[in-house]
Amino acid sequence: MGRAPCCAKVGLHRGPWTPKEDAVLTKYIQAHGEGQWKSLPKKAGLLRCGKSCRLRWMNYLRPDIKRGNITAEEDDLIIRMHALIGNRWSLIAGRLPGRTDNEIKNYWNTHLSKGVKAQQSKSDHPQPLSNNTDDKAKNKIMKKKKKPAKKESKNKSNSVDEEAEKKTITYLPKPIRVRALHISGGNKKYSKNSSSSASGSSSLQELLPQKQDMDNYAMSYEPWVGEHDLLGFSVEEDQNIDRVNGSISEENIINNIDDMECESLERLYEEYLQLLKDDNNVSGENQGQLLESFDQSLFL
DNA sequence: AACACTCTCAACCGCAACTGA
DNA sequence: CTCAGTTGCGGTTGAGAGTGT
Repeated sequence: MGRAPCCAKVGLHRGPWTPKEDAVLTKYIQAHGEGQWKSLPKKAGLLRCGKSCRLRWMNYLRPDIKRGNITAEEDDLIIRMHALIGNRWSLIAGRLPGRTDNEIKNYWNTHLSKGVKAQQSKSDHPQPLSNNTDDKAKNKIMKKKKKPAKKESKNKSNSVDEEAEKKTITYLPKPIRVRALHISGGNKKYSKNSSSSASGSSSLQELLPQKQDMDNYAMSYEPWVGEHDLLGFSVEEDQNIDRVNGSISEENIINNIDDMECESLERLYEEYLQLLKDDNNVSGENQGQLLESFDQSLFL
């Protein structure tokens, strides 16, 4: 694909994996365990680079990978978590057992980002009621949504109507209130301790902005008058803001994080999960109210 | 039927963090 | 402390498939 190889790959296979390669890799990892990716291909007899092997295992072959559609609950959780922590796909994936960061990233880019952006622009710049060009484009998008999934594992169990309904019961974050944590720079690496596996056993505390994040956050902070940032700070009330410079004190931000009631957030999250579990018994308006209350609770 | 366009997602990339000598 | 090798992450790409005309 477009770029030059990152390392010498002369003689190595590239592109889609064959069932045979999958079988070899799976067999090897089952026998020897994960890790040693660099030397794995040689030992396993694969003509692939270690990176490729790792990626294939992590995103596709792992036995705990969850196949199937992203559910409405997962969809909603992704949106909310993205609003909270930004493009930290591995962390988001950690909250969704069996889902991979790559899958969530793809899902966000293809399904959610447009919707959220549209929601934002709609609230920022209300559009005229009718616009032929826009309507045409929207119709096209809606029609595309009808497209059945490629893979059998991705088979839509729901009809078009159900798909539409799913969209209506997906409660988008309130972009005006939720300030996404902006991580400057393209590639960021976080503490290994904070990166969670897809087992879903990680703590919500891992989701909390870390010092490094807050460093970046403090650097990129913009006054947000009359609203609350992601930590629930009311900008007007927030004593961390240097009124003279109009900037936020990095030190104070960090202290604020240290002082956060992590346990109470964890409790809130558990309650949220419980709400989602009860979804079958709650529908439409009531569900919206419940989720709304969770949303509100994040900004107490 | 044929072509053009759009969407999806597996795979790739570069980079930064981690690790151990 | 330094440095080289390894690992993991997020951004990007493009082949393949679906849809519209």
